[in-house]
Amino acid sequence: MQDSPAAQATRKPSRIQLRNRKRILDAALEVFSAHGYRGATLDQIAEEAGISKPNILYYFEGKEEIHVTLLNHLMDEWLAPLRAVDPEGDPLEELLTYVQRKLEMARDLPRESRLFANEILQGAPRMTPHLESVLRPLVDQTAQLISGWIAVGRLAPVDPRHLLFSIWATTQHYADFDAQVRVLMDEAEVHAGAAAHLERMFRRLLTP
Amino acid sequence: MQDSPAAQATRKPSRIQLRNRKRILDAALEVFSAHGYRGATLDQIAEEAGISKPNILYYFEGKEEIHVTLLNHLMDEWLAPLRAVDPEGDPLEELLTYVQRKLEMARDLPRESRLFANEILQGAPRMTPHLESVLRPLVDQTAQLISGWIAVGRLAPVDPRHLLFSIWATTQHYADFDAQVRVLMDEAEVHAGAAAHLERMFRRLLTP
DNA sequence: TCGCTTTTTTACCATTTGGTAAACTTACGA
DNA sequence: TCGTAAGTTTACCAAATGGTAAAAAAGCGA
Repeated sequence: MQDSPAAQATRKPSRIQLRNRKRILDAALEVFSAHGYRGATLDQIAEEAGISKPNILYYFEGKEEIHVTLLNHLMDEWLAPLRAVDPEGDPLEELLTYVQRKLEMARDLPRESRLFANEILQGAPRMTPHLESVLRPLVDQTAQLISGWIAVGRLAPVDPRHLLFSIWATTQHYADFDAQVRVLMDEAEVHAGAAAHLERMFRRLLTP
Repeated sequence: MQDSPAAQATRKPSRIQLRNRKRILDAALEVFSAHGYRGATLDQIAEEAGISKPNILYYFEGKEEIHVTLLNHLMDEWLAPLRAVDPEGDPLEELLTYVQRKLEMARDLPRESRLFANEILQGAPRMTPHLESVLRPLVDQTAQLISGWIAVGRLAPVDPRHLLFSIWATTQHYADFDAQVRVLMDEAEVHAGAAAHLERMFRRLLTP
C-alpha cells in the first residue's frame, strides 16, 4: 500500500512528480497573485497548468496546501537580497544596492510581490508562523547590523525597522500598485525614474 | 408603479433608505476590506449590517454595485489630504503635513486603505475609470504645483509623481501590511516611530 | 382609519466550487 | 513482457453563494 504524493511523508519524488508539482505551482502563482486566495479557483489553476483538477488534487491535498507551499517556498527567493547585505561592505552602498535589487524584483517578479501583498493584506492567515520563524530573525539580525553601522557613525541615525518598511513599501509599490501607477505615468519611464528617485531619497536619508 | 431603490434613477431617498444604505455600506467596508471582493460574501455583509440578504438586494442591485459605490464614495475622503495641500503655503511644510495626515489616515482608517489596496492589487477592475477621472487630474495638478516649487528653488529637485508614490507607499504600508508590521514591532510604538522616521526621511529628501 | 406605497421576510433556485470515488491508462523494474 | 505501482480521467457530490419571486408587514398621507 502506498499513499498519494499529496501526503507530506512521501519520499523520493519521481521525475513526473517533480515536473507536475512545478507546473501546478507555476500556474498557482499566476492565478493566486492575480485574484487572491479566495478569488482563485482550482479550475483556473488546472487550466493554466494544463492538468485536470482531480489530478492536481493527486499532487496536493487541497487549495490551501498549494497556497501555503507557494508562500513558504517563495519566501527564500524573496528575502535573498536582504540576506545578501554584506556586514563587511560599505554601509551606504550595501543598503542602496539592496534598494535597487528590491526594485528590480518588483519589476521582474511582480507576481511574487502581489502574492505576498495579498496574503499580508488579508491578515497573513496562512503565513504568520512562517513570518515569525523566518522573517523576524532575519529582520532582527539586519536591524542589529544597521544599528551597529549607525553607532560607529557610518550611517545617519535611523530606526532600522522603519527604514526596512520604507524600502519594502516604496519598491514593492511599483509591483503591487501597478494598476494605479499605470494610470498616472507612462509605463516605459517608470522603472528608470523610480530607480533614480529611490537612489536619491535613500542616499539623502542615510548619508551621515 | 415604482422601482426599487436599487435603481439609480430613484429620487428623494426616504429616511429609512438613507439609514439602511449607510448601514449596508458600513458593513460592506468592514467585510470587503478584510477579505477582498471575491472573499467577501453577501451573507457576511448581511449579518454585519443586521439586514437580511434579500433586503440588501432591495437597496443595491448586487454585490458589485455595493463595492463600486463604496470605492467611489470613499475616494473623496481618501484624497482630502492631497486636496488640502496649499499652493500658497510653505512648500516643505505643506508636503510634510501631507505625509503626517496620510500617516494618520493609515492609523485611523485602515479599512479604507485596505479596501483600495485590495482593488488596486487585483488590477483595479472596478475602479480604473474613477482613477482616471478623479485621481489623475488631481495628481497632474499637484505635480505641476510641486514642479513649480522646485523651479523656484523652494524644494530639492524630485520627480513629483515618484515623490507621491513614495509618500503613499510608506504611509499606507502601516495599514496595508499591518499583519507584517505586527510580527516585527511592538504595536504600541509603531505610529510614533513611523511619524518621526517619515518626517526625517521626507525632510531630508525635500530640503533644497 | 383607509388605501396605497415602501420595506422586509420566507422560500427558493441555478451556478460555482472544492473535493471524492473509482475506473482506466501509463510507466517501469524484475 | 508481465505485473505492480504511479498517474490520470470520468463522473459525480455537497456546500456555499449570488440572486429572485412573491407574499407579508410596516409606513404614511389623506
